[in-house]
Amino acid sequence: MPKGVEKRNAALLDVAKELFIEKGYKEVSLDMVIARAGGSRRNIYNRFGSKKGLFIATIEARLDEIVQLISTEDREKGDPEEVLTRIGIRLVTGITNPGTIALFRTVIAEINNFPEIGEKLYQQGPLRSYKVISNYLKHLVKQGYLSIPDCDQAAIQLVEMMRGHLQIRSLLCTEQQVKKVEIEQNVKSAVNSFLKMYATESLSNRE
Amino acid sequence: MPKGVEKRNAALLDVAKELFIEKGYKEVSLDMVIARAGGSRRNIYNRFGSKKGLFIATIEARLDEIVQLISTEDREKGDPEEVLTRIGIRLVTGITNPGTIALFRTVIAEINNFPEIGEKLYQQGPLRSYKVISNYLKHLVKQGYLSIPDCDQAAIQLVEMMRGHLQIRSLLCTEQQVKKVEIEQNVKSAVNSFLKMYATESLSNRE
DNA sequence: TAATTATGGTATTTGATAGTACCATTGTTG
DNA sequence: CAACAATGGTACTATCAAATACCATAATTA
Repeated sequence: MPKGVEKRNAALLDVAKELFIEKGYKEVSLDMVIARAGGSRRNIYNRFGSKKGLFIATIEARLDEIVQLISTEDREKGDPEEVLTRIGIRLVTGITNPGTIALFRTVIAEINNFPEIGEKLYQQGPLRSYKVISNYLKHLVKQGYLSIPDCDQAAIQLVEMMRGHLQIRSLLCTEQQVKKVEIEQNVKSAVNSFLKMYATESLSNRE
Repeated sequence: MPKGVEKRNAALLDVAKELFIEKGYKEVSLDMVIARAGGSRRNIYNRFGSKKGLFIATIEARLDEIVQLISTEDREKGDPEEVLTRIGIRLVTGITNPGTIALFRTVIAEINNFPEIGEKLYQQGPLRSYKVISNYLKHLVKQGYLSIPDCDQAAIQLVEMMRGHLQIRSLLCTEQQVKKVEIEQNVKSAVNSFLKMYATESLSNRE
């Protein structure tokens, strides 16, 4: 094996990620990838079999990165309200991040050609975020802070309120960049409303 | 003018709608449109100037249809909980309708080529639905049924809870068809939670 | 060093499609 | 009926891109 194989292939994936996710599958030709990344067509076909293969590999690689970005520790410390707010801000910031939005757009655009990628993004994205919140809610219920009949359902409601309309707006509008304060305000308001619904006496009395 | 001009052009738009929205802009060639709709390339270029022109015209036509589908009377009658539930079910049913989902996908896919269409969809879709709910909430506040500090914010939260994760799941997953009961359950649960947050005594005592 | 393998780079093949040109035909209007 | 405008249909041009073939070269191994 030559020396810089891995480095070169990493560069290849990096360039492919940037191009595919920024411009979409059909807008990118292999010539563009090669022009930026170096290497040859031959190498791409040896490694990935086809343009489709390269695309799938890059999307999955990018997806992993984003999941890392959003993931949280299993058990955060602090006041429930603070913790929910903190998790929420990280979550919504990750979701509305331009790179994430671009990924969503590209996946949605190619859903008919690559349905399995859509499924994967759904599992690793939305479902995962619901799970994180749900787990924490269950913890809070056990601790007696909250009284929730159905934590899974409640988690979805909370996440959707936190996300607010920011995700769909980001997907549809290229102009309106999501601002940090918007995220914070949205999340705080959501957490606030949420606790109003489910807080037990022990929590609502603390102030 | 020939007799069936409008009829023929309507057929042309119908076919274009079906094809573009089902398959996306790039997947559809004018030959496919002509093969199904009849007529000629010449006519398309006379009417719409280009493939892009035809695309924009079809998307806008379809968008109008969907807005009709979702729109509600200004003032619905009945118990607030019932009314909110009824509006919500109609809303979410419209949003998760396969045709609507297909439109969203196509618009999102072409957002870089046609950003103005994305903006329009955002205005006519999400923003419009928030406005409908917000107006009704303000009415309820005036009537003394609810006590809400910020109706616009609250409307967004309610809509997002009602929509739940159904929209994003529909966008990402081709397999999982949204079921009627899912919608109903989601909306009812959302309305329920929402009223728990904002209902005044007069409403919460009625049961 | 020699043999082997993978790679870079380029040229070629193949296929698709947007847009234009042209002409015969159909429908419209005076 | 005659002149005119719009349409259908086909052929043509130009472009672009995926995939393959080929050869010289760089790296690997015996």
